[in-house]
Amino acid sequence: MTTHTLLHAIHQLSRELTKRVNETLQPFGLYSAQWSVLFVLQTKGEMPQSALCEYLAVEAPPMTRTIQRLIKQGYVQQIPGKDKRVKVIHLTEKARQAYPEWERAVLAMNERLLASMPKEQQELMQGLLAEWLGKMKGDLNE
Amino acid sequence: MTTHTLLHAIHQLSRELTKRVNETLQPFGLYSAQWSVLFVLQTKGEMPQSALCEYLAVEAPPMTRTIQRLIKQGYVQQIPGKDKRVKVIHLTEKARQAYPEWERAVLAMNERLLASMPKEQQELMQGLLAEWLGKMKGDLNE
DNA sequence: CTATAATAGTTACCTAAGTAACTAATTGGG
DNA sequence: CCCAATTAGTTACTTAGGTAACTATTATAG
Repeated sequence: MTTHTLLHAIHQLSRELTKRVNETLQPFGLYSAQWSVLFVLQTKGEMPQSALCEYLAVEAPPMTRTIQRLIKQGYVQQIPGKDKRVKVIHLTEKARQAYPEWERAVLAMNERLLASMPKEQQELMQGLLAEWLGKMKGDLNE
Repeated sequence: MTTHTLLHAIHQLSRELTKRVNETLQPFGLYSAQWSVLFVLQTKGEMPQSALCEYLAVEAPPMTRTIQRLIKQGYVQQIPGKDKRVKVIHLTEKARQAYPEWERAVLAMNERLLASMPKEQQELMQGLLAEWLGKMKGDLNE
């Protein structure tokens, strides 16, 4: 009976967090989906679109749209790979220069949201979530 | 630095769970948003649309849309209250009859998804999520 | 070597949820 | 009592994500 409540809590929390990220990024003209892509590119370096999809666990179509918007804003470039099917996504100089400011804003917000929660609990929670997610995904391939 | 990972995990988990709920309800022609409304009505009884919004922590416009679809499917009725602005939402007989089957399916899926997770951990997790959510919402009103 | 299968990405269309702006009804202050 | 503020709900438009169907390219089996 309580399982409904658990799913509801996760759903609600996810929406609330996304809303906060969007509020934080609004001054920079960015949205959460775009930020997630910029973050991965800055952290892991350039990569094919398909790798971004896999890393963020998002299907190809939404990724195409997010990248189109980042291109329009001049934050990202699609460079053809040897394999003519793949498009390697690079951060532009403009994005690399603006990035530290974006990250400062997001980190400040994250810390504020998590200030009330002891580090132990954060790690405990992340561990539980990751474990659950892993088992669920594994469950699929049986 | 790990805070990005925590937000990402919650977001991803939420999407995965919604996908599973949708798969489960597909045979009945229902989607997760509709199910959440039907569940609340069955559990708590009839209530104004605004109460549904508050309970599910959803804004009014998406609620309007979800209810419109439930009306079209014949699962719900809007009955005007004394206050002519409010519309009280009732389950129809059709919905009450079909409900047990829907619930069986959803519960079976929930249990399957949570089978790998000890009850203690489930409750621990739910507690952490609820506490965090509460603090975040409180933070807003300062 | 060629025909078929698999892969990368895009397009079209769907659900879900958000904000802003609106209408209609109710409440409260002067 | 009446006008301003509030409340309930809707409409229009936006981001975000999903599936299905498609194109173009590469890999593979016969």
